[in-house]
Amino acid sequence: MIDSISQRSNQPSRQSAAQQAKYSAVRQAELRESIELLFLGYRSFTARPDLILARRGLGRVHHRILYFVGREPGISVNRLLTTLKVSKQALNAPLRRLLESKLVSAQSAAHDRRVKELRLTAEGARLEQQLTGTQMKQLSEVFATAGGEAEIAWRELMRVLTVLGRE
Amino acid sequence: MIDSISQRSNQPSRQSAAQQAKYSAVRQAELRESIELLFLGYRSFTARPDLILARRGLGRVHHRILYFVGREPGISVNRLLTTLKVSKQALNAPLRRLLESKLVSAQSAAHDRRVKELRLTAEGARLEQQLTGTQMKQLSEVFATAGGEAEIAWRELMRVLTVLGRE
DNA sequence: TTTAACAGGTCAACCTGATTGACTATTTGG
DNA sequence: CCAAATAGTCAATCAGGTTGACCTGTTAAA
Repeated sequence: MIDSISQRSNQPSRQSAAQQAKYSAVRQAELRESIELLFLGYRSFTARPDLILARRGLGRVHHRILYFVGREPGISVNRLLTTLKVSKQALNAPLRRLLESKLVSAQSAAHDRRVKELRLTAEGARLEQQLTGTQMKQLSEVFATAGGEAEIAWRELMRVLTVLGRE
Repeated sequence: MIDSISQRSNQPSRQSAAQQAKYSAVRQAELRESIELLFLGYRSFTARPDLILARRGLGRVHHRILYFVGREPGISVNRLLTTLKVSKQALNAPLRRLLESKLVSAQSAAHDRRVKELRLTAEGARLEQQLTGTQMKQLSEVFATAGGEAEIAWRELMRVLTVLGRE
């Protein structure tokens, strides 16, 4: 399934010429496989939580909210917005739903009553743990298979990836 | 920015009890960071192609089609469908658009005239190279920073991840 | 040779999640 | 007092996905 790059490289590929010379055929194959692995890996990684969420009629947005509120209890709406990189209108409906269904609580901050501090309720923490739990399980299985050194290297590389992305 | 797991673990967290004992606090922090890295890494990784696509009024679907047609020239519609895991109705419009704008060509197969063989045109290959090029560049920078061994380990681990996902 | 199954295409209705724009209320700090 | 900040909300719009129903060809099997 993962091959056939060679079939492409013996086509003309007469485009940017700059790009052409940049990587050897072997290197290109490695890089392409990496691209694909990231795509497939991410998809496989989100599949299980998506199933759990779907049973409750929730989507990935709700998951992301639960995750980041869980990670940073007392987070403000604004901070959540910039963390998720979505518009406040996009956040509004799902957040309201989580508040109404008592998965997330809000209380205005003591130092500044304009800002709302968001927290998971016990019920919300339970769901969040369930969702994150399936992902932790999957990852720990992967890490167990790949070995401890690979795990360290993987994490370090992913850190670099996220940093090199936000230029 | 990436911390505060400790704040959560000294809360009661009195949920599934089975899940509770599963990982140590340190292990949980590592696994949570990993989850986050995958989320952030993927987002950072798709950001640049998305910009290029947006300028042409195209979306990620078009990118995925271009990618998989490029990777497997002569791929059938059905095979593309199952690779992308979308309904044929969802594929229809974007694929039609790519055909109309001459980025992808279709010709019925010799052995079975029901099946269409999809290929990139020269123009389509050019765009695909441009999109994939930015991702290859980003990855090769990351790999250069992290080192060759880390790269090998990363790829191996990602392979395991994609396999462990499709149970 | 008829018929069922397969590959593909398309219409319609619908949903989620996202956008921008415009506007409100409340609170804060200079 | 007033400008700025935080939050919330309505409306219009879009992209991308779903299911269901139905169509054309083409192939292969009964």
